[in-house]
Amino acid sequence: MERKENLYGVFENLLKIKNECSYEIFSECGISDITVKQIEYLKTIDEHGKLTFTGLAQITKNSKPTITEMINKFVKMECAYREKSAEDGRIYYICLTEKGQMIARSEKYALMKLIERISDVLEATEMETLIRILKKIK
Amino acid sequence: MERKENLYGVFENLLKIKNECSYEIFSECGISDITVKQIEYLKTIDEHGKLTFTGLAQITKNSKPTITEMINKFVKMECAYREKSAEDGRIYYICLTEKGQMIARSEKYALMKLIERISDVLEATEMETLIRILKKIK
DNA sequence: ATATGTTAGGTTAATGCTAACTAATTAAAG
DNA sequence: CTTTAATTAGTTAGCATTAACCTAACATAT
Repeated sequence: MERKENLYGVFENLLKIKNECSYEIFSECGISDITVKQIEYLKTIDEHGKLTFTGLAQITKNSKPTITEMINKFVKMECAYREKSAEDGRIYYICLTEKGQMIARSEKYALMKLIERISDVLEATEMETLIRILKKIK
Repeated sequence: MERKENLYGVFENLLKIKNECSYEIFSECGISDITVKQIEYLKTIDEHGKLTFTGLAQITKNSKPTITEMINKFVKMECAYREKSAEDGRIYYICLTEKGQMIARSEKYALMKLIERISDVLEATEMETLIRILKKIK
């Protein structure tokens, strides 16, 4: 019982650190009032790479004007930009800026920062023990 | 280098499990389209215990009508209810239903579920090793 | 008289839509 | 092989809905 409480405590601490790392990433990007929806869009764009407006509309099941509006917002926020297709003059690809990528990947980067911090503190053998134990959880 | 990647993998897995637990909690409550703001309000109410409308307005720095409106929503969602003060007939306390508490504490409960799952799988000695190692992270 | 909560009647911003448009490309017909 | 017609990509204009706020005015209780 007490073991569980202790474990709860240490995990709570780890999650707190991870959240701080997340917060840092958003601060660095100078973005404070982004919405959950917008982060979702950025993730979708990031995952699919070069997407067209029509493509993003289909994936997110929205109309094309909705996508235009969203991308215009992202351009203003310096999170995305348009890249004209060389083959077809009607097509524009949606590309993420570094800032846009940071936000899209903020979860990943926060976890990476946490891992960095863990590996700074632990010995090699401890790292291995940790991995061995935690691999058991499915 | 490889150790870090492995550790990233196992933590990613743990977080995924925790997210599933979170999702389960919201599903059990039958609530799908709650907003981030609303969860924040529920957390504030939960943390402060019996709060009045004026009290919640002060804490959240909103006007009283805003609070009335929000609580009305919560009542419809079966997350909160009013409790009339016995001493002062003007005062109503804001109380959370079980559902409201579940949502306010969803993070905690999800973490608890995760710990439960961990302790199901690990031996006592492994639990202790895990705690000892993770306590080093500050 | 004053404090508590409610009602009425707003605002702003996010997120979505349809219809109509321009520009570019492709297909068809002469 | 042009020239025209149809199609496709993205944009603009204009509108609807909802969340989350507000002030002013109110009823009720102290």
